[in-house]
Amino acid sequence: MKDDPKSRKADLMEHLKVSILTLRFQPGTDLDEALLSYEFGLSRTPLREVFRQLGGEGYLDLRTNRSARVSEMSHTTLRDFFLAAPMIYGAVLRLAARNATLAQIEDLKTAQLAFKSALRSGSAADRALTNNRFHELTGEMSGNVYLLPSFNRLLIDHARIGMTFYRPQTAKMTENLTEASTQHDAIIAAIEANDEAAAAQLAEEHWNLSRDQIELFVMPDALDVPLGLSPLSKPA
Amino acid sequence: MKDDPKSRKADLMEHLKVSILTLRFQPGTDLDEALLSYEFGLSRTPLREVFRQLGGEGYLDLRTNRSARVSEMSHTTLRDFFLAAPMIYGAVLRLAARNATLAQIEDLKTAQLAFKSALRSGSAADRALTNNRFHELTGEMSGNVYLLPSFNRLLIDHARIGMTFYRPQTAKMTENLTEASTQHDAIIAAIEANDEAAAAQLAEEHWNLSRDQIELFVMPDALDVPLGLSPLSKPA
DNA sequence: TTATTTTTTACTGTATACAAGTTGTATTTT
DNA sequence: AAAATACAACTTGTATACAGTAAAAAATAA
Repeated sequence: MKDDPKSRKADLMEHLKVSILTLRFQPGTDLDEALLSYEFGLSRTPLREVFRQLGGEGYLDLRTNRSARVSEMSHTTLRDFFLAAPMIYGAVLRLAARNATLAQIEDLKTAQLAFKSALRSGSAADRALTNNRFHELTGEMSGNVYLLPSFNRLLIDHARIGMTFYRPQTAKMTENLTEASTQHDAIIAAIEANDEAAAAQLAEEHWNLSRDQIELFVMPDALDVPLGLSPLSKPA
Repeated sequence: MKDDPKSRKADLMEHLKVSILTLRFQPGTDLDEALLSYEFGLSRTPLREVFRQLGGEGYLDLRTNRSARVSEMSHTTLRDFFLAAPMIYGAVLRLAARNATLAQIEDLKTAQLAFKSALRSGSAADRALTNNRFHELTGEMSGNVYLLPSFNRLLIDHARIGMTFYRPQTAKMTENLTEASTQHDAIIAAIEANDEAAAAQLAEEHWNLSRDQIELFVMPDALDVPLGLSPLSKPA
């Protein structure tokens, strides 16, 4: 078990990511450089480099001469989220079905087992993180460097939004989680069969389910149209 | 004319971006921390922070214990590019038509004037940069934080690919540049009229033109299939 | 000579010290 | 008492020095 600065830096990055994804660090929270550098046995120099990187990935908002802040989630971002997510994820899953390697498919199956386990006996954070891992893997499968930046940005807020409904409080919500797991299985099958159309279709259904789940929670008014699908599938 | 470290840092960032976009720094080039910090009067600490940020934005590839390197453009990335670009840019222009403010439209018109001027009398770099600016503004207009990461990543390579054909060498290529400018005008009109469908349509045409222009150039073994259109739009 | 090991050199990564800027508090002025 | 100013405490940003690591050069063995 080595404990060199490099691994402490990786620890810090992982800790921050998980804390943000699970809402342990709420959106808008200020981060204390001095405290974190003390806790992780790092000087401020590498710490600030980590901040920069997490800023670029969308976890943090950086402002000059002000402390780094966990990126916000306003009502507009939620709207933007469901505008972009079906489109990006549809394309990602399409490409995943096209390009996935056998090894990647095995990893995805493992991740899905972890997700199911978290649904049975895990905490809300476990569910959000294992679900996040599942989707991250589909991103890797797509292997398109131009889609991944947006996709990974989406996953951050997907996990954070998810944290609100991975604590099911009604029968309907529990049912939705089971349905999500079933969809994951179908996604794996579609990828394994190289069935791009099925994968894209499942992507749409999966995000519609997410939207329904959230509407049971935070969304007062429903979204008009599933924007973003048409530009892809329907050549004008 | 202030010359504090903060502005030198901004200068450095701008210089690196422009150098990379215009191929002054070729893809794969190693960056010399010592030299750059000397040239910009900065110590390595802020310099490395800039590197991290540019890494996150897709300008640089960062590898531990190795020098930062201008991000590569392989044949696969070109393929991925034309797979993702029409979709992302279609969505961006759609949203731009929906959300653009009057002030933003004015900025876009100004940018288009600069682009036209560069077409008449500018260098290839001027053309790539003014075109890049035009597209950046459409990204701002869309105002969707989840689309912008991929969109801006696309614009980096769009500028770099463009550098190869903003130096027209045949009548056909000059004609294509004029056509691109005409499309820009049409894009402005569509945005101004809040015509989402027209904007999305123009996005597709604009990227098809880019693809044609590139095929006149860097693709020796002309692409088998007009990749990026059919695979995504034709459900398997 | 060629292959392998050792030593040197150069560069990347980190820590600490210092400078600049921001925020909150106390004092002064009206 | 309220507002404005000045001061103090704290935080962020930068520079320099040092430690760790990889590549290159030199030296040794086959």
